Amino acid sequence: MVKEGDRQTEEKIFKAATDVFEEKGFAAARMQEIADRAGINKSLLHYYFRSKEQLFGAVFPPLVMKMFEKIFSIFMLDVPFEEKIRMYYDEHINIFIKNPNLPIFILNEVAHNPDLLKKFSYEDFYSRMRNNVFQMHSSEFKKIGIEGKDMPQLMISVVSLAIFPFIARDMVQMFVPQFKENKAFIAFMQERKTFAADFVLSAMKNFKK
Amino acid sequence: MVKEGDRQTEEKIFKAATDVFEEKGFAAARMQEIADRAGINKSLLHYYFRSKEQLFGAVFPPLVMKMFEKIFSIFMLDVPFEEKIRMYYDEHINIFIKNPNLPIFILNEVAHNPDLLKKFSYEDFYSRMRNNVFQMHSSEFKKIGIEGKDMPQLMISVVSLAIFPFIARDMVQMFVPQFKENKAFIAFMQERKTFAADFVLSAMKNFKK
DNA sequence: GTCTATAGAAGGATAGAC
DNA sequence: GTCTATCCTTCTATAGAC
Repeated sequence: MVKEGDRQTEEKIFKAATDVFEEKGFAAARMQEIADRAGINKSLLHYYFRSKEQLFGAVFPPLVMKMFEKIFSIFMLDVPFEEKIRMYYDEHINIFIKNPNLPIFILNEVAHNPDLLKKFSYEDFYSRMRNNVFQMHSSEFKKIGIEGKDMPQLMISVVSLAIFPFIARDMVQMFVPQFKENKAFIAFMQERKTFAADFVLSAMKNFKK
Repeated sequence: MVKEGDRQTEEKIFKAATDVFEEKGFAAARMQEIADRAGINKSLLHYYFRSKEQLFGAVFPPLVMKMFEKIFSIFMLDVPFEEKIRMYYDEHINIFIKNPNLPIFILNEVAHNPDLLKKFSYEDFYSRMRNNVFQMHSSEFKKIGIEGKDMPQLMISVVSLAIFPFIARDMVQMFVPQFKENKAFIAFMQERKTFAADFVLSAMKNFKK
C-alpha cells in the first residue's frame, strides 16, 4: 500500500523538476537544484525517477500538452472563423503570460532531440486539425480565394504572431525599452490579442485581390 | 611576430566553435568536440581562448550580427514600404535557409543570459530604426490609419512571420509531414517570401477600416 | 605553437544505514 | 521512504615536455 507521503514527495519533485527544466533547459538543469527546490536530497530523486533522462521524460509531455491542447481544442470548435481566431489569441496568449518561457523551452528541446515528439503521434492531432479547419470554413475561405494548399502558410502565420514575442522577448525589450518592466510587456501582449486577430482577419479579407 | 600557422589555427578553432555552439547550445557544447572538429586537441583550445566562456564570448556576437544586420540595413533603406517588405523577407529568409538553427540558438542563449545583449547597445540600432522607419513612411502609414504607437506590434509581426517557422521547424514538420524532406521545407520557405509579404501588405491595407 | 599527461571540479548515480 | 556518504564518469582547465 502506498503511503500518503509518497505521492506528496513525488508531486513535489515533479513540480520542482518542471520548474527547473523549464527555466534552465535539460542540459543546464542540475539534479541538485531540483532536489533543493523540492526540499529533499539527490538520492531521493533517483529513488523516484531513476535518472535525469527519466525525470525529464516524465515532465516534458505534460508541458507540450499545455502548450498545444488549446490550439487544437479551439481550432476544432464549430464556430465562425473570426470568432475562432479571436478566441485563439485570447486564450493562447493568456497561457504564455502565465508560462512565459514555455515556448522557448519546448522548441529548443525539440530542436535538439526530435524524438521527443514521437510520443505525440501525427494522427492524433495534426492531420485531423488541418483538414477539419479547412473543411469547416471552406465556403468562407473560397470567397476570399484561400485554398487548401494555403493552409500551412496561414496556420503557421496565425500561431507565429502569438508565440514569437515570448520567444524573442529579450530582443523585443531592446527594441522597446519600456518592456523591461514586466507590467508593460504584459500590457503589450494583452493589446496584442486584438491586434493579431485584426491583423490576420484583415490580411485574409483581400488576400487574393 | 605572428606566425602564419597561428591565424590559421585560430580561424579553425573559431569556425569549429561556431558550429558546435550553434548546433548544441552553450550548455551542451563540449570543448572536446570543438577541438576534434578543429583537428587539434583540447589544450590548444585553452591556449587560444582561455576558457569555454571566453570562447563563447568571441563566437556569439558575430552570430547576432549575422541574424540582425540584414533587418537593420534593409529597414533603414529609403525605398517604398512595399519594396522594403519584399526585400526583407527575401533576404532574411535566405539567411535562415543557410543557417537554419541560428534563430533558436541565439534566442535560447539570450533567454538564459540577457547580459549577452549588453554589447549591442540600444542606441546603436533599435531606437534609430524604430523612429526612422515610422518617419520615412509616415505619410503612407497615415493614410491607412497606422500610428507611431502601432510600430512595435507591426514590426514584431513582420519579423515573426520570417523567423518563427525556423524556430518551430519540428512542429511544422508534424503539421505537414512532407516537410520532413529538407527540399520540401525549403520550397515552403521560398514560397513564404511572397506569402508573408502579401499577408503583411494586405493586412495593413485595410487595417483600421 | 602544439602535444601528452594529469589535475581538479562538477554532476549524475549508487550503497547502505535507519 | 529518506538520509549520509561515496563512487564514477564527464568535462574544464593546467603543467610541462618538445
